Amino acid sequence: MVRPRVTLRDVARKVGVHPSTVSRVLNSSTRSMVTLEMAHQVEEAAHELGYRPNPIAYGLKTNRSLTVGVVIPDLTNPQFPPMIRGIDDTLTRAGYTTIVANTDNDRARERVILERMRGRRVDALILGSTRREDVLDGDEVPIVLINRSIDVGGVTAVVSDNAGGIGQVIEHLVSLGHRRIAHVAGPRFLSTGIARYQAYRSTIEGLGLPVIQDLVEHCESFSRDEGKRALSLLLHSGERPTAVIAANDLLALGCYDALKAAGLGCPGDVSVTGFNDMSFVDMMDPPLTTVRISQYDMGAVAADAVLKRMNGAVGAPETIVLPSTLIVRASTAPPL
Amino acid sequence: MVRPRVTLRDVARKVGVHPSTVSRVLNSSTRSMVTLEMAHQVEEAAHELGYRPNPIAYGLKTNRSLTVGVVIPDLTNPQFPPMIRGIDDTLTRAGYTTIVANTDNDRARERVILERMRGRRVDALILGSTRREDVLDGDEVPIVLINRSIDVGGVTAVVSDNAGGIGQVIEHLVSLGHRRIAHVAGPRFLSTGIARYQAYRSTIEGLGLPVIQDLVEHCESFSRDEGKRALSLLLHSGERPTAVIAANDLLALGCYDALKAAGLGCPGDVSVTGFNDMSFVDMMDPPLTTVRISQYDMGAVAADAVLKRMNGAVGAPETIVLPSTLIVRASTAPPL
DNA sequence: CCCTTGTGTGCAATCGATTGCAGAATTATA
DNA sequence: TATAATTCTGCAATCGATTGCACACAAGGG
Repeated sequence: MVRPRVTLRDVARKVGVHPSTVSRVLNSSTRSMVTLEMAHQVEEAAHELGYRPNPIAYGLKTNRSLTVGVVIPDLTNPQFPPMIRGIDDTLTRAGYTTIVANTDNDRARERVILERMRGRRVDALILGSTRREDVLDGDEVPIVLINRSIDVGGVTAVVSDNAGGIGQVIEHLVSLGHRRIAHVAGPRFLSTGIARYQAYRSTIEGLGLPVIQDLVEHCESFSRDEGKRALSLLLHSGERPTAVIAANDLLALGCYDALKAAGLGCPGDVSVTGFNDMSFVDMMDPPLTTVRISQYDMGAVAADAVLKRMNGAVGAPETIVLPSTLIVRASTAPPL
Repeated sequence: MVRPRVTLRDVARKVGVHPSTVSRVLNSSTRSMVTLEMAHQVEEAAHELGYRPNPIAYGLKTNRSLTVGVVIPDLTNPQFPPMIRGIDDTLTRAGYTTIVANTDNDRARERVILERMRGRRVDALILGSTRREDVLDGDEVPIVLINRSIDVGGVTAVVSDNAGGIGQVIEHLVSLGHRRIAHVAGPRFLSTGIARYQAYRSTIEGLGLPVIQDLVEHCESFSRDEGKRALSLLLHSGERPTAVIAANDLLALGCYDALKAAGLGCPGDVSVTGFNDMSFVDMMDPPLTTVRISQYDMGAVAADAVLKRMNGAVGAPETIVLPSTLIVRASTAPPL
């Protein structure tokens, strides 16, 4: 049952023509160079023999791998799978294959991964793992950033509306009557962390509320543990906040842990909000008020951007901002 | 800054030898054919020039892609990312690249995906999407099944201890005092669904409890919606069960929905258990009692099996069963 | 009727590696 | 010392496609 691989040569032999002719028929851009009748014959033979082009041979000749590398921190973070699906679905439709790798937030590992990806001759890269200070020695292949951006160096990026999201959250909390609103901030070395932090500050200021340094704690990572640590700290210093804005859902879940540990209720004693609306936060105890961004769309848009560039479009790099919407659930309530 | 790709030829030219010699140096299996001194020279030159072997050229010649295809139902199902990580981590270590594709439980899509994977010339396949009646026309490349197995046709599979897990669940419930234990079963066309169902029946019988047909409802898919539908049905027919064993966590969450809709409490009115211990079920309301299986290990073991076969080992196909352990949380309690 | 123009196909080189075979250089054996 | 055995390296074919170029043949123009 081991069917020998059918090559271009086999098809050519069957029709009685030269392999190059078969190649031309099967390649849409060169099909016009061939008689219609010839094309039909070849196509039929190819179909009969079950010919499948060998992408490896194609790649060697054309120096393209029809492969795109996607680098993210960690696939098991529920934020990423939808993004990957968005990327993969659109790339697949365009004939590309997606290769995903996890950095685990480890710089060394990231370097190795990028080296491997370039070694694999990916035709483009989608990076979801960059830090603000990263500098990308582009040139080699098109690069598009997703979710996170970098400070300098024009690279196309697809991000969510961090400022808008945080703005809506604060508006919501203030309308509930909160005035002492804390912020469990994300890492300062990540664009998402800093963007949400800055949005927090400027919105609070804009509303004329006092910006109190004691109400902010920066985390070293977007993790449940860090969220717990941060809020625990905030609870034990100065006057207790009535609400806390976590820079993402994972941190918010850590805040739940901190409140539980402190014997406080949510939203009874402290309201909590997240960011991302990752799956199942609607089933948590309590269901989390958070900001929804379409991770899937983010992936799809990033993939489109990358496709455009691979097809030769070389417009100026742009930052595409996807809308975010507030999802109110049960983790927020008026202060006591 | 566009550095021209360095080829074997370039390295050879630099050292003043033939490309084949360079190839032999850089290939561990042929390095012994070359003088130590020569080897050093070549290695140094390769390093200096920043030579990276071209896997595409390698693949064309050796007919290997150093690529393994992984097929799963849906990446956004939290059960799979850890599995993928387990697979990817071990395959990466062995120099292989993982390509993941989602079937969305669509047979037609699955066929297309497999066709694409073979087209891509994957060196092996890891399938997590098979139905019981599937028959695999193997031969082409090594295949290992993960999580789900098939009824006939010896194919190596890595699965969790379904029977043991369900046994522990029932033991736990019975020790709490439950006797009317319902089962929201998984699809009968999936090995996991049928295995857990059979374990449920035989364990119940073994304990001398009556097996009541009204206490079982089969689902068409492992989804929250189906779980809700199934338990709603069970609640409205005959005497209400005091506990329900869902065939997996997603179904269990659907059971939560059903109970909420019926105005019943968990575990107050009905205890609920799941299977898989997917991420964050410990933070649900209530935290879910479930069966933990190491998805990561499952992936790692499957990857090892595939590596072994790719390296020529052709032992009889085996079914590797990974242990499962009961995790008791707050969704189970003694009946009223 | 010859020459230009154009169209469709074949030829052969090429992409970057691997590998069987041959031959040169070295060492061992008689 | 001549010969056989053993290393080591080079040569060239090969994997399966793509593509610039040459060429054959048909149609059109002078």
